Amino acid sequence: MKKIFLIDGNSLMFRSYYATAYTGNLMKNKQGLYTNALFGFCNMLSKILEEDMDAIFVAFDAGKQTFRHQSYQDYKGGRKPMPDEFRVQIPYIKQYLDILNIRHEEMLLYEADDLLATVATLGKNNGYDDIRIITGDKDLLQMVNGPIRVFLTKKGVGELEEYNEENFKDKMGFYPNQIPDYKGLVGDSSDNLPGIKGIGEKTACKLLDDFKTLENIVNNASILKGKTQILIQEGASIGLKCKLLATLKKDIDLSFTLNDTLRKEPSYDKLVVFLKEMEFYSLLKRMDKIHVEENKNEKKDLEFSYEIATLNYDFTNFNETVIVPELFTNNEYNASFLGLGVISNTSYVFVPLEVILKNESFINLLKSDKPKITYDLKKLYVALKRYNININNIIFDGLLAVYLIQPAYASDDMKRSFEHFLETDLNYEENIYGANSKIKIPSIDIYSRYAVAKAITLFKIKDVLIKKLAQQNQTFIFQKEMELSYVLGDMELDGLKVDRLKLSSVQKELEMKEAEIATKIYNLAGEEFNINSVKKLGEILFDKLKLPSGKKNKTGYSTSSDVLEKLAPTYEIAKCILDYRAISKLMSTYVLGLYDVMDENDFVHPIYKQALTLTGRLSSVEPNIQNIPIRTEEGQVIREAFVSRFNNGCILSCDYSQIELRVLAHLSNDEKMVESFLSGEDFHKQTASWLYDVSLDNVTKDMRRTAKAINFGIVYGMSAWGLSESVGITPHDAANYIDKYFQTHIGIRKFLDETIENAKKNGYTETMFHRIRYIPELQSTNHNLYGFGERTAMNSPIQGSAADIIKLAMVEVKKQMKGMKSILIAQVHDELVFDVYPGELDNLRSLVVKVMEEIVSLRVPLLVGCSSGENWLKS
DNA sequence: AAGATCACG
DNA sequence: ACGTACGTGATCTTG
Repeated sequence: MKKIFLIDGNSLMFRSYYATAYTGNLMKNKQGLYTNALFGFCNMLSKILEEDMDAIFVAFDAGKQTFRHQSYQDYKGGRKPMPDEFRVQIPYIKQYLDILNIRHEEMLLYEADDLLATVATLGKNNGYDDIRIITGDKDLLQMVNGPIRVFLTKKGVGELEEYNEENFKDKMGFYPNQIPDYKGLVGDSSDNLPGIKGIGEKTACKLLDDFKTLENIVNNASILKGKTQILIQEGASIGLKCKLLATLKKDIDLSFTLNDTLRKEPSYDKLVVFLKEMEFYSLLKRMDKIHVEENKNEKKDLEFSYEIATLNYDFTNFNETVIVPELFTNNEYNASFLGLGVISNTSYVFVPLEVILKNESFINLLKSDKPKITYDLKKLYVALKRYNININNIIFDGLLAVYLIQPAYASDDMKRSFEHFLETDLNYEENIYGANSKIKIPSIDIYSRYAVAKAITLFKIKDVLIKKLAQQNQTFIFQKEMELSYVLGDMELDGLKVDRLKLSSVQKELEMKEAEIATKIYNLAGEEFNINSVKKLGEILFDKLKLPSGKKNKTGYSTSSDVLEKLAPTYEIAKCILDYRAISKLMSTYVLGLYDVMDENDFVHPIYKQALTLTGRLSSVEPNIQNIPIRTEEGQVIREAFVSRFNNGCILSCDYSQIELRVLAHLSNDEKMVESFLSGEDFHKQTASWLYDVSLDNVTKDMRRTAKAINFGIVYGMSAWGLSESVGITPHDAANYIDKYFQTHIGIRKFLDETIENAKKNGYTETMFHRIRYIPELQSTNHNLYGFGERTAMNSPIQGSAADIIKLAMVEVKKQMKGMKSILIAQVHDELVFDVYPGELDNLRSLVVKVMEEIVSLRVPLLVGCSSGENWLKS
């Protein structure tokens, strides 16, 4: 087998430029160079290069004038000029190819297509039996033939669609060599080829099927029926000319030979420099990984020596100490605790678990006030606490530092977090423990070295991060996040008590209902099938039963709830499927799923991710305690299974009322909004009265509903389309409501506009407490992506400030609960949940309300609502 | 491994 | 060249 890749440089770059949606990477690099097209191209090429091949070649367009212009001046006329942001990136692509030692060429008067067609032909005639053309340009499809296959980019450059001799006719409706004929008939607007007026896709395929070539069609025009005959006769000469223009030139005289395209080794050193300069860290990472794979045996580890601490190891001389927890798997509550990487000024050691437990001088070091530095404070705290060991005076957490400096950079994997700030020869975690199904604990000499290496790296970077935090005014929030880690750690350790009996009675109930509805669905469908299979379900509903199909998605018909809800009033089966989905969701996620994570005492121990969301919220896993059903009656039974651990105890829930809107009122200082919240009137009702120009008394339920949706929309960075979908009105009407809203709320409009403006200028948004989120999408020239950037810029300060506030409240609540036996058991974004010890309810409630309402002082009051009961539902 | 769907704020 | 409100996680099916 001889294999060559032929790559359409211009086309691929152009695609990547416009398809940055695929990567989201639109940032300029530090030198201010736009790198999005470059990134897409490099990314794709590096993927291609992971394959084996004998040769590879990249072609570019040479300039504006081609031989086609000489016969047809308007060739490609009407095209918008290349954006400058795109043009500047071209030389760098060529530099990249040079570094990779990949032959690339351009030729005056020819397009990249012609060069590729020529090289492909050359390859075919010289023994290549696997010739792959990669392009976004359908013109090249005419080359498909035997060993020559064409791969068209899909979804930007993220995916490739193969066209070969076997599948071509099915995909296109005619044969590859008929592409020029097809274009002669139909034309090609992107090349400004008119084709034959009046001939469309359908007619063209039919004609090509009957007559093979355009010439043949023209010659036999007289036997064609009706209008087609006239159209062909009138357009013949233009059509033939278009065909000629659409035909690629396959025999250009080249200034190089096939031998010049043979694959060579890249210049690795230069490649590293280039990728760093462009800030393509993910590519660097991938290269690194491959490099590691290739050089597994010779790869030298970090150069340092350390020892594995014994039971008698003496830690009394350790002062400021870096301590990095080493756990196998990520759930700190039940992961295997392997040990700690521990370094001080003078010593590098790994402390295995059994030594941690028994070495008194180490336990004393942990307990002492000597300052400690770590990465993932919560993990360290929980891991130790599980063995009843306390740690004191942790002064720095590298994970939280990175999270605050650049939330998108933070990762459980230290290398992933730090590689944005300094060069490290640290390993990625999967290189130590393996990835996916292959994860396992390696030998102690491997993980101990890794743990110590992390401690060394952390120590090196600490001051850089501290300085950066100070620069960004984040010292306060950093301190609070560290304090919060202990609060969250305790929540994880304490867990939530689940009523197993309740859960199993729910299970039985659901099992019955599920079977019942499934039978009904099978009857209505006339056959048994897997209701969970969207594919099968789509076929049954829309092909077999012929229900009116609306939305589609990538894979076929959409069967999502909004589609089914529209069908439900008319078609019983749609309603049944909605019911079935609701039940199977409850069953699999909330009943069976909960069993899976319950411990032997019927407690669940969710892990709170403190360094994950881009806005500053928490998230929770195993289980996700933040999405337990509440909105529907059927779902609410799950909440009844969350009960107090205390005899005669109860569950107390305290939640902020409309905290995000209040935060917006504060931040924007919008007169009407502030006034409304000060008045204490129902805010959605108030909004409705403004929106519809009616008095408060005359606001109907429907008006309030719409107003509420708009208020939500404001927080999300509303679009007319989005609002129309959520309220069920036309986008036009939605736009009118929005206009009206902003006429009344000038302050909000102004605030949102300024927020976007600042985000564009600074590159990030900021919350009340200086939590930062970078929004690279605002630098994008891609319309969609830019729009997304605008919306996140509007939303992040609101959602993020609300997150700041409840986090501060949690820290303070916990402090004031000292001495009580009640326990904070969950946080659900604007709600705190407590397991209340008998007799403490009143005290706790008033304490919590006071702290939550007063933790910050805004222009408008913060209101907290409370309820309590025997389980989470009744609370 | 990715996409679709649906649970929450 | 392209899809449509912000932020999440779990489960299931399919390529």
